[in-house]
Amino acid sequence: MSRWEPGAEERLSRAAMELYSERGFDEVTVAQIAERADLTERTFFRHFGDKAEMLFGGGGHFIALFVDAIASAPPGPPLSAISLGLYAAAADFEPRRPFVLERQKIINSHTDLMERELLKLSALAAAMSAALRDRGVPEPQASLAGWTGLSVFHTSFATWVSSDGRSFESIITESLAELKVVAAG
Amino acid sequence: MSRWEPGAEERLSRAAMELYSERGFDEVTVAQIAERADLTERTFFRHFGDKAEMLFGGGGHFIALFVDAIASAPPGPPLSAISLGLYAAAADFEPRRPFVLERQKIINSHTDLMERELLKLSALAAAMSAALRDRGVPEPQASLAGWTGLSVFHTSFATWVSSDGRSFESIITESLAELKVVAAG
DNA sequence: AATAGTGATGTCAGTTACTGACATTGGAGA
DNA sequence: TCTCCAATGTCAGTAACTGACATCACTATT
Repeated sequence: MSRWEPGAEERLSRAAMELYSERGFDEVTVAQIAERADLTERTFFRHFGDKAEMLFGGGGHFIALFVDAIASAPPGPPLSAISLGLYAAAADFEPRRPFVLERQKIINSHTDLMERELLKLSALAAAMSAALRDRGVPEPQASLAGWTGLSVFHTSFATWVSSDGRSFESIITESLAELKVVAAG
Repeated sequence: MSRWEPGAEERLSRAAMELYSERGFDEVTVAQIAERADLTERTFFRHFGDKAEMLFGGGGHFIALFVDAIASAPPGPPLSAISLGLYAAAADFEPRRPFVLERQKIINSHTDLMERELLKLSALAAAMSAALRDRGVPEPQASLAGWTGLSVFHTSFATWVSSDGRSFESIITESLAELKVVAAG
């Protein structure tokens, strides 16, 4: 038996999600989160860089979904590789819908959190662009394609979140088709 | 003669830009900014919501450039209307290049500022989408087109900033052409 | 001309996110 | 048995931001 209950980070994460949901992000103090997790404020900041970070923990995994899909895509136009990334992400999100929705509700209710999310998304765009450059796509096509992929993801995600159970995959397919219509104009 | 020197906001803005450039954003306290402007910290927060806001002041004007251009564009595909917005913004930025570069150097050196900038940019995308919907463009085309316009702006802006005096307008033209290549694939 | 606002500022006290320095202690290994 | 370590605690401090109230040149009203 160790000195402290194990799973401190997990407990903090859970406590924070609960409190953010119950009272709203800025009505919750870090001290309250720590208390519910039976820890101190100082320990909170040892596990998370700031009050918002826990909501964005899986960022590395998320980006890897896209990058891996792009890297292992068969030769072809940039947008085809990116499409594979989009479908991979959709498959990853679909079974976690309830959690994703809860999390998004919290984020959308607070500007600071939306800012942070956009930073993560721009990191995604940059990562996609880099993955395309690795495949020999020249600039500025790589950047443009990365950001275009992000546009599709962002719009599709918004639709998926507010839709009543439509499959993420089908929304992606639709968005990609609409993109071609838009860009051709 | 009034009780206080006029132009408090202007003085605060100038003092902040100077100090951010000299020492870096997080080495500067609001107290120091206020002192250089011959005001108090409290007054700073009456003019600006937070330490970063002054760097994003002209946001309304910036968005209006796009929205007005889109609203007054001749009938045609969404991307044509957005292109007009892009050229309008380019014309607005070009003569202010030195200031824009200085500002961008500050922003790029600090994560919090980049987050804020992305929020403003996403507001731009949303505004463009709304302007398109007002012209009868249906969803999800409007959102997609708005975000695609943002992609072009963002990539072009990055190129313009790091280029050695290339005209913003010509960069936009190139990006739009590349976009068609990318999206057609 | 006296009076009564008003608006931009100052003053002050408080909350909270976040940080650095140092103390504590159960358990793992020498 | 001894020593070290990793995860936590304790404490003191900085700085962003907020609310409540005071000040006083200027302006409008009577």
